[in-house]
Amino acid sequence: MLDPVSRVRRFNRAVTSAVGALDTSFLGRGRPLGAARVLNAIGHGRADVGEIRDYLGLDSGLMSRLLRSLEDEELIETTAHENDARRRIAKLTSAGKREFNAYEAISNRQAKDFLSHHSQGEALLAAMDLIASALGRDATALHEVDPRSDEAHYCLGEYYAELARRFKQGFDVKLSRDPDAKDMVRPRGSFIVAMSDGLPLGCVGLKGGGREFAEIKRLWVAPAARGLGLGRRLMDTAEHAARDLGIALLRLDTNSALAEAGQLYRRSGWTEIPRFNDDPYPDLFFEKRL
Amino acid sequence: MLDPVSRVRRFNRAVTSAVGALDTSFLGRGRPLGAARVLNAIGHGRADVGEIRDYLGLDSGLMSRLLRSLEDEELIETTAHENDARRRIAKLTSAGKREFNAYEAISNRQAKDFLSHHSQGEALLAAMDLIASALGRDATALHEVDPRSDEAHYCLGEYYAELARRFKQGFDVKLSRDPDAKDMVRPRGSFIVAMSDGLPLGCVGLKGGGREFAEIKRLWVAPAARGLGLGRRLMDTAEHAARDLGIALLRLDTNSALAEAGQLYRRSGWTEIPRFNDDPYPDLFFEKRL
DNA sequence: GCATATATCTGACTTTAGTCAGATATCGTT
DNA sequence: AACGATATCTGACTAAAGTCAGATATATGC
Repeated sequence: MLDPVSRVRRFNRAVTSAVGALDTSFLGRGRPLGAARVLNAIGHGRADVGEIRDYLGLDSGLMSRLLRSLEDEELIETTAHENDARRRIAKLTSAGKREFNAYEAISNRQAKDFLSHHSQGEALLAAMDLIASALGRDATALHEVDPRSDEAHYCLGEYYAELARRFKQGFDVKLSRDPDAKDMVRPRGSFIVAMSDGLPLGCVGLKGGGREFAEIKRLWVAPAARGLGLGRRLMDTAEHAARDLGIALLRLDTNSALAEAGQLYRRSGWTEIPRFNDDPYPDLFFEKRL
Repeated sequence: MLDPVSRVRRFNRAVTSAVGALDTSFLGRGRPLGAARVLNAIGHGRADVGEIRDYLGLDSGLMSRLLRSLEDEELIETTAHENDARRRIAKLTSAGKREFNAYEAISNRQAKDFLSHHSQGEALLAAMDLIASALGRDATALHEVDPRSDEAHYCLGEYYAELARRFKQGFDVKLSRDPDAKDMVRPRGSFIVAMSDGLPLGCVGLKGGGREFAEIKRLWVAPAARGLGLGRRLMDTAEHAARDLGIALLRLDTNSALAEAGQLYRRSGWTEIPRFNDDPYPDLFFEKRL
């Protein structure tokens, strides 16, 4: 009945009117939208005036006036940057914090109302995650982090949970050859997470060590971000890190139950090889020469 | 990592900036946003000035001026309503149609760009459908239509396809007791479809005939609209139609593979009864006294 | 036929957003 | 100390959106 273009446009229409309502809700406190946006940007931790200007896409004259009006309301204070007196740093006063909290309460209230109107929620939330990830794809940044960091931990937890769901025999981390975190930290290896607007969307580990090859481990992409090419980006970044570390040969093991992963490897230059370890879970082995 | 409220707010943030971009694209033809919105409303078939004003939420003075400016550009013409000379009817001129088509081309272009940036698409499109349906839930209208109409046909096609997927033994319409369309048209019965912004989201048939009971048939809800209470609304409307037609007893057959449907029936006052027909597909039978 | 309601239009106004040129202060470099 | 580059601010302006009080014409109910 509807072609993809019409479906995208239908979504746009639905969302445009919903967003219009969100905008007007920011007008509920007797302050124009522009000033409210600046106040909220500061409340969310942006302090550098130039950064806020870029983020909100404002002209410097307009920005200056909005700051002045918030200062007149005694909601913010500005001071010079400590190392560069040309730059200004904005901070909420205690009245500003109260006002910011009131805006936060409005936003939370709206989100709750939305959820209570659509109580069957998990499918809807998953769809919202997927779309937020897709729209913010350009904003999904890959970072090298310590595999023992919070973000990494979260990703690994989700990864193990998914393996447990997808393997007929379940999955127990202890039985698998859990790579020592030190092998996934420079200079031996690397661990990369993809973050979008505070939400970890995927990870991959590069496990070095004393051998003639390094291994790719723990490639995971959040369900909310599948189909957006994130797996490919993670793998590319891991390979890049491997080259950077002077690694010439990469290997990985996987399971045929993880069909998407197998496809990705085959499509990006990996070749199947015989088993090279005695881990009980994998049944498929690949390598790639850099 | 994220609670539901934060997930909704993340979605709102992502979508707000995307919608901002859509808005500015409507400025690409040297016309203010307000005038462009009115022109597009008229192009999409809204003719009554008051209706457009309500739809766009405009003040009558502003609306009047926007119409005037479009008239000055010779993009629209207004005439009095034929039965009520106070009301005005707006129509595109041929120049107006060209201009409207140019806006349509921009919208289509944007939708295509979006799709090509997210090529793995079907999961994303399904998520967009779900969200558009959820946001437009209040706008989902149930209509009584002829079961041979296009909308009904589309719904039935999707319904059969889904049965074929979900039944182990497949599904062949010809083997099932396909109710004669005439039994689902007044005064014998009824056929109801749910439409949201042009997309059929569900259907249900009420099949009358010469017997002591009428049957509920072909209850279907589009995947994009599940969990929004549409099944319940369809059933309520069908029951209402049945009462209207003086029907005192309803029966239906279903299959235990369709778990959601069974739940819905049980929760809305239906009681399980023994088999009352020899259709090969159903294995569960219900009735409800009105 | 008259009073009242309804739909639209006009004029006068305000607020908000945005633009742009140039002023001011500070920084980094030589 | 002098230079250009950078960050912010100020003043003067425009465009767009929105508000509100009537004016005008038509419809409806009694």
